[in-house]
Amino acid sequence: MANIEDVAKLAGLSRATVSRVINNQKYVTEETRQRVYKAMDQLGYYPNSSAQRLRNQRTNTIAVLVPFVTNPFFAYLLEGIDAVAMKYGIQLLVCQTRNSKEKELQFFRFLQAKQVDGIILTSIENRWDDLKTLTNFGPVVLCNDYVKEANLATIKLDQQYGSYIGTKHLLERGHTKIAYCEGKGGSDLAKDRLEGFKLALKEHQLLLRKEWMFQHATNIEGGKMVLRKILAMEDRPTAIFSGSDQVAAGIMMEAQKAGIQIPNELAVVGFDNQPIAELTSLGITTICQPIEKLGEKAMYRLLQMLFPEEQYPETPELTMKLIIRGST
Amino acid sequence: MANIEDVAKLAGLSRATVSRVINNQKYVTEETRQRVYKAMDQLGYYPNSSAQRLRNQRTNTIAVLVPFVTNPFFAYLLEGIDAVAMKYGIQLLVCQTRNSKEKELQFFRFLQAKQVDGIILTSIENRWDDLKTLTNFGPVVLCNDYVKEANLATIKLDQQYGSYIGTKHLLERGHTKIAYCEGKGGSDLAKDRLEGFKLALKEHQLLLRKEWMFQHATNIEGGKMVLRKILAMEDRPTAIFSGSDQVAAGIMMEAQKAGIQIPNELAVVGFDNQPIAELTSLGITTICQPIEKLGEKAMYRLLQMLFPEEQYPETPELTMKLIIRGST
DNA sequence: TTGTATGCGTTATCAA
DNA sequence: TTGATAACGCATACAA
Repeated sequence: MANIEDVAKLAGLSRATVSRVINNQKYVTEETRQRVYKAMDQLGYYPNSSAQRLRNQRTNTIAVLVPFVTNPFFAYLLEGIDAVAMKYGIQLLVCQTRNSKEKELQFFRFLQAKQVDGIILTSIENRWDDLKTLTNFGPVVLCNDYVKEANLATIKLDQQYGSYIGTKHLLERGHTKIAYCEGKGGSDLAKDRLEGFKLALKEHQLLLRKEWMFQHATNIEGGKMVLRKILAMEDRPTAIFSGSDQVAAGIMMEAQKAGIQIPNELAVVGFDNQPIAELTSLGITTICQPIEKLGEKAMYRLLQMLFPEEQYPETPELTMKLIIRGST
Repeated sequence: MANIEDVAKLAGLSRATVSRVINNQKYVTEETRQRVYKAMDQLGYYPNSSAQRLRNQRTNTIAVLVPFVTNPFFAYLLEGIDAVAMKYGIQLLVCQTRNSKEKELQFFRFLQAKQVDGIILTSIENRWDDLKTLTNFGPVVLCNDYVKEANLATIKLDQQYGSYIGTKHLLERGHTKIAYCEGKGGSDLAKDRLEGFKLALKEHQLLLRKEWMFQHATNIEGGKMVLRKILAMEDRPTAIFSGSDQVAAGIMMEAQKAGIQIPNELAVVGFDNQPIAELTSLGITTICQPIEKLGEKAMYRLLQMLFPEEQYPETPELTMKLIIRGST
C-alpha cells in the first residue's frame, strides 16, 4: 500500500508538502495542491491511521462501556453517543463488560495503552475504589450510572424523582401495599431510586415492607420469578414498582397466566419506556427516561474534556416523565 | 506516560529485552523477566497501542457495519460477533451506516487507512459495483445480507426457505388472501424472501396480489401504517407475512385498536423471533433465525482470513425455524 | 512556499 | 541470553 513518500515522489515534491496538503494547511500553492491530489488519487493513497495516531498522540476513538448491547436501554444510549461522536469524527469502540469486573478493568487499560482518547462508562461493575486510580489516565465520563463520592464528570438523571413519581402514581390510585423490584442494587443509582420510593411512601404515612422488596430482577424471567414469589405469600401487595420494563412485563405475563386481573388485582409500574412497555397487552405504565439525549449529553461532555477550546451547543436539562398506560 | 525506554532504564536493561518480556518471548532469564515486570509495575507502564499498530501493521480491531444498533436484530448480531472477537482479543469498531451510502463508503476507507484489520458487513447500502473495488484493501465478510454475484466470503441463511415455511403455515391454516411486507427491498436477500413467498403461493395455485405488497416497513410504526392502509381497502387480506417482528407487532397493535380479531380476522407472521414476538399479547408466530450464531460464524470466518494458520472450532449449518404462537 | 531532519513508541534483525 | 539499530508512516520545527 502506498505511503506518503510514494505520493511525494510521484508528485515530485517532499513528504512535508504532501502532509501539508493532507492536513489542509496554508502556504501551499493551488498548483502543488492539485499535483498532490492527483498523485494521491493515482496511487489510491490514504494516510495510515496507525502512523497518524502515533505521531499525533490521538486516536479519534473513544471506548463506550456497556453491559450488553442487546439491552435496548444501552443500545439507545449508544445511539445517542454515536450521533454526536459521528458529527465530530470520533469512532466508537464498543466494549461489553458483560457484568464482569475483570472485563471492565481490562477496558479501562485502553486509556493507559492510549488505544482510545477517552471513556464513557454507562454502568459500573467494580467498587469505585478499584476504578478510581484508572481515571487518571484520561478523560472519563460517567453516563447514566454514577458514584456520588466520585469527583467525576457525570451525566445522570434524577433517579429519586423517577421512582418518586412512579410510586406516587400508585399511591394516588389508592394502593397502600406496594412491592419494590430492583436489579443489581447497591449502586448509588439504586439507592436513590429506593429513596424516592421511600419518600413517596412516607408522604402517605406508609412504611416499607421488607418482605415485598425484591432484588436481582433484571429481565423478563426475573419478573416472572418475582410474581411467583408473591403468589406464595399470604399477605400480597396490590401494586409493584419495578426498576425496568422487562421485569414489569415478566410480572404481568406471569400474573395473567395465574389468572390475576391487571390492573384491578395488581397494578404494575415499569421503568425506561422501552418498546416492550407499549407492546405488552395492556401497556405498561412507566417512567420515561430521555435515553438518547442522555447519551448525546455525555458525548458532548467528553468532547469538552478532549477539546476544551471548541464550542459546543447547549444541552438542556433532562428529566424523567411518567407515562400512564393500562397496567395501573 | 512511561514508555518502553523508561522501563528499560529502570530495569537496567535494553528496550529489546523489555519488548521480549512484553511479548512473552523465549530466551529471557527468569530473573530479568521479573526485573522487567517489577519496573513495568513501578511505572504503571502499558505498551502504546498506536506504536504497536504501526510496527506490527495490525490493529486487532475490526469494523462492524450495521444500519442501527437500536434495531435488535443487529444488536444480537453484534453480540454474536463480539462473543467470538473477545475470545481472540479483537476489538469492535461499531459503525452505524444509518442507511447512508456515503457513510458505508466512508467506513470502508478504514480498510485503506489500515484503521482496522477487516470488516463485517451486515447490511448493504450501496450498489455492489460501487463497493467491489474497496474489498481489495482487506478481508471483508458479508453477514446476513448478501450479493449473489459477489465473489465474497458470505455467512447467510436460506431466506427463501424462511419465507416459504412462514407463508406455507398461513396457507395450511386456510388463508388464501395473504399480504406481504418487506423492508428496504431490492437486495438479493429481499428477492429471495419474496421468491419463497411466491413459491408457497404457487404450490397452492395462488397468485401474488400487487395491492397487498408493502415496502419500507422496518419498525413498529411501519407496521401500524401498513395496517391503516389495509383498513382503507375494499378487498382486504386475511393474513400478513411480515419481514420483521417489529412490523408484525405494529400491525397487531393497530389491528387491536381497530377492533380486528387476531388471528380470526387477521393472521400475522413475523420474522426473527425477537423478544417482542413472545411478548405481544397473543405472541407472534415467527421465523426464528439463529442470529447470534450467525454473528459468531461470521467472526470465525473473518478470523480465518486474518489468521489462516490458526485452527477454529467447527460451526454447524444454520437454519431457520417456524415458531408458532397465537397470532396465526 | 517548499524541503530537511527528527521523533512518536514499538519490534525485529543482526551482532555480541 | 542480551543489546544496538533500523524501520513502521506520519507531522512538525526549522532552515532555505
